[in-house]
Amino acid sequence: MDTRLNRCRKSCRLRWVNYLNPNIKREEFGSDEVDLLLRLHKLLGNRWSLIAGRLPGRTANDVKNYWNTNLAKKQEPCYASKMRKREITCSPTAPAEKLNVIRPQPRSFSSNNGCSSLNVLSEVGFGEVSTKYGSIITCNKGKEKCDNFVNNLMDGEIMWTKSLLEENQEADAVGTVGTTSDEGDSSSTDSMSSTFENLGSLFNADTREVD
DNA sequence: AACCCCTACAACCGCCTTCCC
DNA sequence: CGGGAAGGCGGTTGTAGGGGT
Repeated sequence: MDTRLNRCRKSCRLRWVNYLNPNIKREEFGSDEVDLLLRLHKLLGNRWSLIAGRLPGRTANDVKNYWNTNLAKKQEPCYASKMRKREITCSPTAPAEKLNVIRPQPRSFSSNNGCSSLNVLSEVGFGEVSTKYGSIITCNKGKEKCDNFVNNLMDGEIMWTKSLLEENQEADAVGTVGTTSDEGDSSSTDSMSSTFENLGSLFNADTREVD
């Protein structure tokens, strides 16, 4: 038997990230996880890595697979039969592409910005957000504010999630979330800013009271 | 037992971004 | 600044396994 496996770096990384990593949860999605997944998907669209980032122990692939095999059918009941007939070739997540998906411009950050907030964010689980959404996050913290800033991060994360859920509950009632144009990119700025108000408040955590 | 259908999920693919020289 | 390498992501496919007939 030839034991030489033709694995490239990417394959190895993927294997680790999606399967071998001991931090990965193996149990089924709990109802709270499903609920959060639904809301996050409503808000973020098919941003599986971001969604996974809010679900401890879950990988983007896990989330994506779970969505495709479980939740997508609930979102679009006729999906299963369509897929069987190959009437649709796209992912069941296709409807989400109609969402006003937030597509912030990539932005790299220098490490000498006084407060290495993005590194801090990465450490507390905001890695994706910190690297991808830095463009809409203004960190004007001086070094003297960093300690306070870091101290408030965990509270901020809780508040962010809470705000997210509340915001979506309101959106559910109004029914406005998820309706938008195909070429949403060009008009994403407004929604981006509103969507990330919560993140903004997180970053301003050192300047306001924490409820 | 054999076959078919369906489901779940690991893996692959292609594209884009970031990093480094 | 340009180009190649590497990393990361979402979409899609392949396939093992379970259930039904």
